[in-house]
Amino acid sequence: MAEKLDDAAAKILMLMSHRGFIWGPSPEIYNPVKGSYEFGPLGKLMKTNLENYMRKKFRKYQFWEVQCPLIGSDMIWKASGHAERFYDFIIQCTNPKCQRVHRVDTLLESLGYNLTSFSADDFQKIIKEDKILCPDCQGELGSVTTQNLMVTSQLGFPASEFILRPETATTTYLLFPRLIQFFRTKMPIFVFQMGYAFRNEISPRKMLLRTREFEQCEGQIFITPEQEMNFELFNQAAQEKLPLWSAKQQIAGDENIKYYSLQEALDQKILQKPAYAWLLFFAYDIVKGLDIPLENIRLRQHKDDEKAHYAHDAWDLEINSKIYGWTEVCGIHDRGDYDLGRHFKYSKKKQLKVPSQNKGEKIIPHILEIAFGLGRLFFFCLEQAFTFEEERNVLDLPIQITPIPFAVFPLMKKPEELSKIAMEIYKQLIDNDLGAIYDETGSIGKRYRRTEEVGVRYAFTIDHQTLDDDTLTIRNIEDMSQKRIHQSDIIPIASKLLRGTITYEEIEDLSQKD
RNA sequence: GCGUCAUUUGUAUAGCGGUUAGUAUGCUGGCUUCCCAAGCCAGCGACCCGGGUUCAAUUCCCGGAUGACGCUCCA
Repeated sequence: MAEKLDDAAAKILMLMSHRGFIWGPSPEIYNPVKGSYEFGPLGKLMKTNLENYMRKKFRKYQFWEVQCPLIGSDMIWKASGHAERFYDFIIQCTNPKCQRVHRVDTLLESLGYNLTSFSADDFQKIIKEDKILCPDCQGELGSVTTQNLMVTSQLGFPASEFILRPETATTTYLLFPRLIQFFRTKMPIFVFQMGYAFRNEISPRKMLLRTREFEQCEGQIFITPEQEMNFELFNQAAQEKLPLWSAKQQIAGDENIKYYSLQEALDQKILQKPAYAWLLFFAYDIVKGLDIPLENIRLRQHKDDEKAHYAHDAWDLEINSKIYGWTEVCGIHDRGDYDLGRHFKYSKKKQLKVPSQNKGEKIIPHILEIAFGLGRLFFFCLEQAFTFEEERNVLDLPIQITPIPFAVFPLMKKPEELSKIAMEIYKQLIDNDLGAIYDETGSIGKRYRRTEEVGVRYAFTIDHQTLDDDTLTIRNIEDMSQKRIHQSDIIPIASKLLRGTITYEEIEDLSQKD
């Protein structure tokens, strides 16, 4: 990771805010809340496009979308295990010059204590009786308190405490009794949810990469153990290759990332389950489709000590950020029967079980999860797309997610007819759900420069010839080349370009004809 | 929370105990039948906040806020 931001990184961050993608921390005119950001006009357009891209990917494999409440009772989070996991015992050094905060469990463990489920009082006793001092300054330690890593709120009269969800996944699991009915008791079940989650991060930083409120896009597969080993989608993708960096390699210090087909990964026991292997492919496929350079994508397996409380196997899809280095953008987790098992134990609802292969026996379904941070994904798409050429800054985003794919310009303000025609074309594009801007300010060259910096892929320019023969130019962001097309072809051409059913190269250039 | 460094217009910067606070870029309007940040004319826009020292503070001192990076922390 870079110690100081280099010029390109600083420029990218400047353009992100200057051009209206990301603002904050918010609110800028009062004392901002750390780790909270606004999406400006272009950022919001792009995020909406990115969300729709994700929807399309999930729908393609017949995942169904649901939406659950952000606020929930503490019961949910006790059952899920987050209450245990998200409360840390902390202690602060009383030396006014030090005042460092320590996590009690890691502090004691580092001193050789073997800990199993201690309470705050137990910890306090140990610290007092064994005269444990601050490891940094040998100062006296204060009293043990808890640090809640979940965000809470008050509801009702009189008010009682509720929790803002720290992940969307658990709220999806609570739907299982309903989902199993909706899917007519047929497993596996594919669902996903996009929405906000909240965490009381100790130190929010790095723009959208570590925030206290953030959006997730999480897909869940409810599945039986047999189906995990015999998974239809796997067969279609068995030869697809993935850049895998196993835990074993990491421990051995081997940083050489190799590509394995899904089949090879199973054969070599890097992965255990076809269904889980397919999910890794799915995550990779989604990111690849966003034009992230392949050398900047890898799948990294969690080592045993990194795994979450629920995970049997866990891999992160990481992207090599131009600004912040390798960072997780998606976690793929084999959660086994942990979640529904816990909810069965706490709620005692029989509907959380399904019939097994063996007659008369019921089992807890397993869950495979793919969890994207939408803000992170957004950030990576944006930063990876900035390219600085000698003469121009280009935001080279894929047309599906770029905030504004098309622009319409009159070559100049006079004669007025040029503006009139251009404005009409602009309105037609909007009417046809084709994102566009209209601009007549400044010279034509300046408008091209300004728009390619925010990812406008194609510009339609109305010139004097338009008045004679109803043709106009279409300009390509990539090489700045232009072709003449007929005015009546704009909508069909723009639609096809947006859907990717034609390329710019395939457009017929009328100026070549005579 | 702690430490280091920083804060002058939208952006990037210059500068000074008394300045009409400079420059570049940007933006606005106008001119130029003008296709790649052209030119010309006119205009817009800033010293983070509070206190102190001083005849006088954007400049010096103290405090605060905020930011970047590091530590801590981190499904």
